[in-house]
Amino acid sequence: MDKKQKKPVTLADIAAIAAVTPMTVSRVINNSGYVHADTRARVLGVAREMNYRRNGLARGLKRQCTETVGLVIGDIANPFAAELSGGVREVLEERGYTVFICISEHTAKEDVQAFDSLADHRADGIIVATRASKSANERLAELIESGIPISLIGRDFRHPHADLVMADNLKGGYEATCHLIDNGHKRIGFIGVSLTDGVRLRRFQGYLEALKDNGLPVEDRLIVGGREVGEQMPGYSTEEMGYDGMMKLLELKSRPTAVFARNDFTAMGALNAIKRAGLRIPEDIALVGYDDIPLALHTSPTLTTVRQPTREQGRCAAEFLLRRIEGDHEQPRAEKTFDCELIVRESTLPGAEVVSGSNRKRKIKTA
Amino acid sequence: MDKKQKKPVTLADIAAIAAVTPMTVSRVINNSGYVHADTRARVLGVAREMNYRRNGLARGLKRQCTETVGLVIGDIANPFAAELSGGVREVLEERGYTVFICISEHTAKEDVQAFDSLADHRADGIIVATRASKSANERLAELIESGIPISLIGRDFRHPHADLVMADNLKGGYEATCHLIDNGHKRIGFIGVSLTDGVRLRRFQGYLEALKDNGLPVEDRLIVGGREVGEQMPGYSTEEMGYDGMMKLLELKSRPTAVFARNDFTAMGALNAIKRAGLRIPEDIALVGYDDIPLALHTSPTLTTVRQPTREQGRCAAEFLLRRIEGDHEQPRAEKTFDCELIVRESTLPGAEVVSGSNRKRKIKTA
DNA sequence: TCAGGATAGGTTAACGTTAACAGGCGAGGT
DNA sequence: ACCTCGCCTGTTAACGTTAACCTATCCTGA
Repeated sequence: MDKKQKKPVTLADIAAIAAVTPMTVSRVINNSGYVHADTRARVLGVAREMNYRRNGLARGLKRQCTETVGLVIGDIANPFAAELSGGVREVLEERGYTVFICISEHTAKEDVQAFDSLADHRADGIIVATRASKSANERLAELIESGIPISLIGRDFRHPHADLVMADNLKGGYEATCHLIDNGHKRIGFIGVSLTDGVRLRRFQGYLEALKDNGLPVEDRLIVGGREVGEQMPGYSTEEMGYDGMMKLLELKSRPTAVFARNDFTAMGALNAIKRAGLRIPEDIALVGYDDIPLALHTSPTLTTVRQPTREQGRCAAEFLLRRIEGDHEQPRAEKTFDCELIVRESTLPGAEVVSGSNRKRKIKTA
Repeated sequence: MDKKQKKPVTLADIAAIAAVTPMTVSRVINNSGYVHADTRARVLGVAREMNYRRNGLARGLKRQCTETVGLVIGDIANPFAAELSGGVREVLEERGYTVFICISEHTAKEDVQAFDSLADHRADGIIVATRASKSANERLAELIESGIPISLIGRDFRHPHADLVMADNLKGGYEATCHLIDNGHKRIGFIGVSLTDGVRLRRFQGYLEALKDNGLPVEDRLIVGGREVGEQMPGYSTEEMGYDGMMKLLELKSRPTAVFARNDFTAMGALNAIKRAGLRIPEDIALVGYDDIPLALHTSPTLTTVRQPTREQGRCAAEFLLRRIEGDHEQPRAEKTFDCELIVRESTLPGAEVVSGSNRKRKIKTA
């Protein structure tokens, strides 16, 4: 009687014991159709006793939907990913969907793998928040073509039948850089990208444009930390890139008076390199980060940074996806760009906003 | 002809066009059995042209396995979660399994939801790395009872048929505290737990034991940051707890000379509170964190902390799970405890290890 | 009295895939 | 000539669930 692998309980098993047909059990489990109260109670009792769990495979197969959505992110271990997935989950779980997360640490191969897994397992839709790449984009296009609802977050890829949500990082980078220029800086470094592969990083483009619009030259030596250091590295360790990059900038005979880091972790690394060199922030070197991670408020000095409404982007992408799942899968693209916000703190302006630990709004209110 | 939702291509569709039976197509797709080279090529051609994706639901239903494993974590946005999932994925993806991650932000309800989703979708096994709770443990027991392979990481729950992997955080906490005591500290604070609910946090127990073994009293006022502040908060924001907790300790008439924080984020918050108060680390207050996140190396001063082999725990849990999936689902429990390592840096010992950005080993070598 | 609706439950046939079995055909051995 | 074995393909019947349809009561109101 004791087989090695015990078989899961099925509707038929319950039906046999409760002396009804599987269909009736199904009706009880799903609370649909008419079932007599007595019958319902009896069936429910048996189901509970036998520890029944419905079979999502069979269910999905028959109903042609799984009530499941996939979220593809790189770089977990990053407040950004956490906020994003939080927003996505908020919206979807309220509507009865389960969110499964697939991680692709920023390689195109893993991206494609993640898409395929989700498509194969018939997720009702996919939200993609990884960086674009040629091969992954092609596969994405195939999936869209074959009718799977897809919603993109901050991904540089457009398709007539995939929704798109992003933050205006170009403007964010532009404003951060302008802020430094406004404070009198003329030699501003950038950490976290190389000139050649930086064309895709919008915040870097914003940096370049701000320099140009203000008649400042772009100096190659002031741009450090490109691919060789870690285009592929997990995000939470980009602070190493910031530390190393800053060290390089400090070794220049004429070093920059201000630095813009690609994200707050990178900025944090730079910050510590500056302090270790015995220099003051912002008097000797001003510093701007990007993302406004919680920690940015608790460094000393506190970090000037650019905040993007991450949670809202997640919510929005989820809402777009829902509309597509529950409506026409091939409806025209919805697109929304969120504005970023420059948060000025002590690392660029002595005596700027200093906020103690807990009086900081954490959740963006529901729309 | 253009329906609103296009139907996915099936084996039968391909079979019709390639003039074979679905079974033959199945053989081609799965590379199993005998198929003539010409037939294979023809079928493959049609499949590619029609953009076929196999239906994992039907496949799983028929084969009684999905080649899918669920990983339940709280607290994404934490290097710990990232390393853990990295280890898990390394092992499982190499063996052809897809890892789906479910997030449960440390509430029992979400835990149970995650378990249910994964069980319903017939994941072949589940790895659980969230904190234990009564209701979640009960559901877990039910799932184990019904034959789903389960592997636990750092979860205070034992079951004869579920594997268990953990780090010896009791010893870690003990050693961290002893390190402070060895350096002459007699009044040592703890941030991140309240006396009442702290009984489950092993590293806190280690702290208590170390005090006791060294004849030092436990002072309630030195233990701050319990449930009221944020037992439920996302981990990446526990630095707020550190900041607020430290502020509380600083307000005491006789403040501690050393502080042990429940994790590095908390320590980071504490560190900034101390600096903002104009005190020196470690001269005025020594500080120890826990987890050795990458950032711990780049604060000033660098942070003394306890490192647990996170990636290896993930790998180990995955290996245990595989053994269970591919063997007897009800084999006896495997259990492994990993040792932690105290990393002494400047925050407790002036002039201790200072390491520059990149010469630090990142990946633990494959066994 | 009887049409018509609400209630209760059974029957059938899929959803897409594949394990198991059943040929058929040709080559090689005896 | 016969048997065997390797190759190639087809047939059948599930896997567990549910949509769609059907039957049989019972009640209500005209």
